[in-house]
Amino acid sequence: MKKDLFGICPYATTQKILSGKWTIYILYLLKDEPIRFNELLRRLPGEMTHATLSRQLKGLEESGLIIRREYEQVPPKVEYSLSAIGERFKMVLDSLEIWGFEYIEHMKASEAVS
Amino acid sequence: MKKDLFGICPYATTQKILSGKWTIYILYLLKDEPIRFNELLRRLPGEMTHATLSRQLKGLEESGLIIRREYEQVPPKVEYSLSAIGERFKMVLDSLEIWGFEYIEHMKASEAVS
DNA sequence: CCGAATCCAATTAGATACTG
DNA sequence: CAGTATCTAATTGGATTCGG
Repeated sequence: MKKDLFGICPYATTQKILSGKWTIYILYLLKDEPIRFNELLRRLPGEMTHATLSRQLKGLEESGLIIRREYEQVPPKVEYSLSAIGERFKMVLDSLEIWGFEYIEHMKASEAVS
Repeated sequence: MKKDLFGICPYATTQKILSGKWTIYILYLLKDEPIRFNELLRRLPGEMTHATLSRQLKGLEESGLIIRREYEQVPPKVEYSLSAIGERFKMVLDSLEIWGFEYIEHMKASEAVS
């Protein structure tokens, strides 16, 4: 197993990285500023729990897209931010956003017909 | 349930559409030309079966990104191609490809250090 | 050739309780 | 505040078989 295209094909590699259910949304939230754990949780749709968020953040960190910075404080403070390669991912986010809006408009238009 | 952001937020919407394991790769393959079912299967990594491909294609078709065209022949011939909104998705694929290559290089460089 | 149906295995998310 | 651990439920993929 794992005679994978990961690390070879850019499409397969990216698909793998984005495989979580909230990954794109998380990256979008971190686009402009570092955000703390609980603040991320608040900004995400209400459905997800902190256990899920924790896992996804860990995955993105292992993929190298985000950086976890822990402040030595009581109470604890942890900030997540984009890494260098994560910053570069913004170009994908931008085109994704443009297309996403187009898609939504397109779908509404189709529904209106039916 | 399903007080979803699908159809509202471009990121959540796109994440949902791309949720399959091979979706991005399939869209990439269809980027330039219509391709028949078995030809798609051949071009995809050997791991996947035709049942899986069939499901993913159906999903992408239901999402409106691709079009299934069936020729009235014996033996059957079915071609898949990008729809109008699927064509527009190429801009995402392009940035994804660029970033994917950067990411792969970046990872190799990191490994080399360790 | 294309694909639906079924079954099973693997993965992932959600809920909850617990910790420093 | 920011997690981990554990369990369960849901989703998805892979393998196989069957059908027009």
